[in-house]
Amino acid sequence: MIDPRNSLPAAAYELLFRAYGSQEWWPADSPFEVMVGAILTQHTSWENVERALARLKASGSFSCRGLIGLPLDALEEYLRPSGAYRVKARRLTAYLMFFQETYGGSVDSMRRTSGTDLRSKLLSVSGIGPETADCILLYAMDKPWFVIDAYTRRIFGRLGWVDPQANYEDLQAWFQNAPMPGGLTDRVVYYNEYHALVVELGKRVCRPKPDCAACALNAICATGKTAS
DNA sequence: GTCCAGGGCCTAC
DNA sequence: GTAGGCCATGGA
Repeated sequence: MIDPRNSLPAAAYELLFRAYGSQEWWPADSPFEVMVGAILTQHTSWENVERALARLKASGSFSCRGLIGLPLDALEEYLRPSGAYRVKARRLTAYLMFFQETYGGSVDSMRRTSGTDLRSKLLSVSGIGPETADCILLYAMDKPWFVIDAYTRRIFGRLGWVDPQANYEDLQAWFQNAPMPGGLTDRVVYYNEYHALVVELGKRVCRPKPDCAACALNAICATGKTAS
């Protein structure tokens, strides 16, 4: 892994931002919707998550207590378009129970918890792994935790900047320990935009087939391995 | 028909 | 500790 004090993350960010502009994530109407979406998007394209979210909203039960109160088979049916719906119904219920019991279903109450403490609590919930926890922390709680997803591993690994097999926290530290681009002072804003830009790039170059020629980072692909 | 998507859990070594 | 299977729909 390249020295974490390197300038590559900031350089990549600036190229991506110039290529794709502000993404203004997360695509949701409320922090609660962000939390639900973070669970539903596990190993699933966002388009399918949107279908499931629309069904949940149409049910009239789109609240913490409302969703907890749904029979499991009804919840499964609403989640069907997002795939793995039985698994996700259990995971969503487990998360909402945690949210209700620990924070009274209050986003504000949850937000008052420190990021480190909250992250460890989130990881203790069945079905919430590091990526889902960080999505909730960053996009629902406005806490500065960089999200590492499959695109991040694939793209930055393909560039030779990180070991794609590295564990989650090491990859996260690589981004979090690096300086921000000049002019940016808020890490929440920076990480928010960065992950969204990586997903936008990933959608373009990682599916259906890898195509490095279309990669917005091509300009620094050639020099990346020697940069510091 | 086949492959894979903005993961995480469980089981077998 | 880690590799592999499993969940499951919908689009390319």
